[in-house]
Order: sequence, then C-alpha cells, then structure tokens
Amino acid sequence: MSQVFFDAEKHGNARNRFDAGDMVCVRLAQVLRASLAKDRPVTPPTEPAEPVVKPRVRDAEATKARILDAAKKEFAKNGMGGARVDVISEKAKANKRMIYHYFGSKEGLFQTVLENAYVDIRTAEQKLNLDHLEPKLALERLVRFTWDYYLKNPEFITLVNSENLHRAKHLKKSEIIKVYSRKFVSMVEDILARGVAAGQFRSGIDPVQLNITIAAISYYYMTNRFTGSIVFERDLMAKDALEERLRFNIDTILRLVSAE
Amino acid sequence: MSQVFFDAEKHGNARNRFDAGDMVCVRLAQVLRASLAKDRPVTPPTEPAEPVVKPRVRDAEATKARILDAAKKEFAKNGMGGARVDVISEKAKANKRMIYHYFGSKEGLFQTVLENAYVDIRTAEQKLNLDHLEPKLALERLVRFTWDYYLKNPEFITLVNSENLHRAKHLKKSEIIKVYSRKFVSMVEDILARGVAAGQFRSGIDPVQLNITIAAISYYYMTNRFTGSIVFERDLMAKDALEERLRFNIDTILRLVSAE
DNA sequence: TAAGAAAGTAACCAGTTAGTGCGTTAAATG
DNA sequence: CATTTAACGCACTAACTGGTTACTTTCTTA
Repeated sequence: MSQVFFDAEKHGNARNRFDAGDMVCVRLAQVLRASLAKDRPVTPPTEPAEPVVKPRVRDAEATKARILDAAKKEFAKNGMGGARVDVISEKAKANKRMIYHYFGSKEGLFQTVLENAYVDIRTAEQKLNLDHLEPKLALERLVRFTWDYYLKNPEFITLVNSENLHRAKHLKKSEIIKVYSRKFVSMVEDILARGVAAGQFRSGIDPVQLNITIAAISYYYMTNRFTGSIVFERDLMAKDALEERLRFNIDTILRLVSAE
Repeated sequence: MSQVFFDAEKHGNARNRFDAGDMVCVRLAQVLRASLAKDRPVTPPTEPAEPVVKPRVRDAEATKARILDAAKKEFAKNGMGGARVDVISEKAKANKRMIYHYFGSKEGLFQTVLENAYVDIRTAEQKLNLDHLEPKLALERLVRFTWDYYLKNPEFITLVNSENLHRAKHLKKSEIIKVYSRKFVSMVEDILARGVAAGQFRSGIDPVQLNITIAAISYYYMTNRFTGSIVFERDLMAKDALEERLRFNIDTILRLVSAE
C-alpha cells in the first residue's frame, strides 16, 4: 500500500529525491505501519497441510526494520555526521542499495529514525495513564518514567542532540510529531490543574516550563554522564549515584510545584 | 619552550603521535601560556627611534590563536566528527600544515579547544566572587551567570555534547580540568554551608547534585532550543521566553534549597 | 504459467578528507 | 654577518564515503 510512495524513485530521475511533502507522507505511513507491524500478514500458506511457516527469503518490512534498528544504533553512537552508511547496511545485514531504496538518502534514514524515536517516547508516556492518579503521585511517576526512559534508551538523547546540532532541520519537516507533542503538554497541564484544584500545587505554573524542567534534570545528567563523571570526580552511573539522583529529581519537582 | 614537545613529530616516524603524557604537558603549557598571552614580548625594537611596532610576519602565538578560534567555531558548529580541518585552516588564514605542526592531529586540536573552553567558564565563575555575598543572592547570581554564559557562549554546550558523544576520551587526559573543577564544586559547597548557618537553606543538600541541577535547567533549554521550539510550538529563543525561563530557573533553585 | 513487479546484489565512481614530504623564507643567535 | 632554528606553504595521497548503475532472483497475479 504505502509502497506506492517509493515507486517514484525508481521511475523518475534518480537524482530527484522525494520532496518534503512526499517525505512527510512516507514517514506518516511508516510510523502508522510500524504500530501494526506485529499483525503484519505472514506468507499466506499455499499448502494448508504444511504447518511450518516458511521464513520469507525476501521480506521488505523485515529488511526495513533491520535497517532502522541498525541505523538507530549507529546514529546514536556517532551522530548523524559520524555515522557511516556502509556500517549501517552491514549491521543490518542488508545491501547498502536497500537503504537508498527505502529511505532515499542518509538524511532520509536519519529523519525516520528520529521520528520513530519521538513517537516511541510519546507513546510510552501516554500509556502511563496519569490522569486518574493523585496529582502528586502522577507527577512523581512522570519524573520517574522520564528518568527510567533516558536511562534505558540513551539513543534517544544522542539522536536529539544530533538533531539539535543540525538546528532541527529534520524534525521541522515532521507533521506527526506535533500531534504527539500536544497530547504530551496537555497531560502535564492536566496534572497541574488537578493539583491546584486539590490545593496541593500553587497556581500560575507554566506547564511548558515544568515539562522542560522535568526533562532537563534527567536529560542533562545522562547526556553529560561522561564529562560529568570527570568534573565531579565520581562515577555518575554507579547504582547508588543513580538512585540518589532520581530521589533528588523527584524532590526538586515536588518542591517546585508545591503550595507552601 | 613547550615547542620542544612537537619536535618529536618532525624527527620521529610521522605515524608516531605524542603519547597521552606528552599531550597533557603540551596542553598545560598552552593554557598557562594563553593566560600570559597579553604580556607576550613584542619584537624587541632594534631601532629605538622607530616607534611603529612592525607587525610580525611570522608569529607563532598569533597563528596558533587564530587556529584555535576558528577551530572552536567549526567544532561547535559541526561537532568533532563533522568539522573539517581544511575549513578550519582556511578560516584561520593559516596553512593546514600548521594545524598538524602545532596540535598534532584533528583530535589534538579538539582537545585543546575543549580544554580552553572549560578553563574559560571556570575562570569566569571564579571571578563572580560569590563568597562575600549573602547566600540567597549568591545562588541567584550563580544561576543568572550560568544562564547568561550558555546564552552568550553556545559553543561551550556544543563542544561538551560532542565530547560526551566520544565518551569524554579527550577530557579524561586533561589534568588542569580537575583542578578547576574542584574549586568550582567547593564554591557551591561554601554558599550552601553559609545558607544553612544563616537558617535560610535546609541542610543535607549535596552540592554536586545542586551543581548539576543548576547547570541542567539552563543547559537543556539551550542545547534543545531547536527541537524544543518545535515540540512546544513556541519560539524558545524569543526575548520574553528567555526572560521567563531565567525567572523560572532562579525560582526552581531557590525553592529547592530553601528551609521551609 | 507467463510476465511484470518488487526485492536484493556486486562492483563501481567521483568527490572528499585527514594527514604528509619536502622545500622556502623569516627571525633569533652568537 | 653567518648560521641555525622555527614558521610557513605547496602539492600530493591513500583511504574513505555517500550514492549509483546495471543486473539477478524471487514473488505475485492475470
């Protein structure tokens, strides 16, 4: 279905990349498809008597997924500029030509990886279901989640850093990101409002500033864990250090919002 | 004097870079020299009657400084991996060969640039003279300084990010950084202690955690200003937005330390 | 089952990039 | 003034890098 978007590449002049508009469509389709990936139809059994699902020799979706996975790691490790297309194709066990077939260019691949990364974190956040929790608990849970997510998905941070080095030129083109972001901001807005109503939080706090601060105190710690460990002469990634920091972060946010 | 270290390059096998130890010495010497740069002896006037200081055609220090300046900008703009040695030499109006003459390699150049950047910010911090200010004011002034410094020196942030992408391999080799860092931590430690003694701050706050948090809330905002402006659908670098954030940051830190 | 479409491959290319060999010229030194 | 030392520049290269051409193999469908 969505494959139709890629056909242009083959028939048109090879120098003609997809324009920005096409790219958005491609991404949207890919992301939507990704969420359905698990129900992806396996080869329809021509012989119903044969119970063994023969593994596809050629599987566009699987190849694409392998490329995306390898690319995420490479981009996270070396940044957009430092990543090597050859390394990605090698790690993905896919021919380099496939990258250009599916993603058009190195930058197109980076954009998809980045978009997927954002969609992943925003989706995970929505699953937290904070709107039914007590405000203080909801906030604590969000801080905890943010911390854990960065800890378990360090690639996210590196990808975002790389994107900012490029002045967000890839994210600018993305449409879905904005949809997800709005839901995210309104989530914190809601917690804040409920906390004020319950007399627990002070009023007048900008949800965007709070959002930024919640991200900041975890993000900074993780992204600067290497230089930080040298500057402060302590292993910031030691188990104790991590636990201590998380406690400190929760404390910081609760003190920030609490009505005196 | 320190030039002697580089001679090895000329006589020895060209493939033999300086070892880590030598590098440290070179850096130390360079940084110390940099602080004396202003009193650098100008060509001793052979003709005392001649009042015009003839501009040196060959000036090692000046060339080195131009390279360092151009390199800082290039590295900050494109990261260590994305920066191009040719571009640096061109911008510095120095021959590329000079970069290898003075800094040994692209990485050697990066290390020097990074070290200088750290020394610069730590030096500026020390000049704040916070030890004679009232604790609350001292802390506010530090938050304000950190904010302004990141705002006016965005290269610092990009350099640090790039260094963390490389797992701090360059900073690890640096000795001076540790000396400067200790002074920096003890500065905040001192403010905290005085605040507790005055009954203004609560006790038991880890100065390192506070330090990290002060940096984090400003650093994150700046480093993610591009993606942030998209995600939050507002121009984070607009004048109002900057002022609002600074106010929010000061508030965050004061609430964090204050005795209820 | 024939034929078209899609998936996949290997070899290649043109431009780039960090790094050098070697020669030249200005300045310091005695 | 002569000689040494340090600053500087040109031209070059080997390895790399994103991207492509031309082709084969497998799958789908009329």
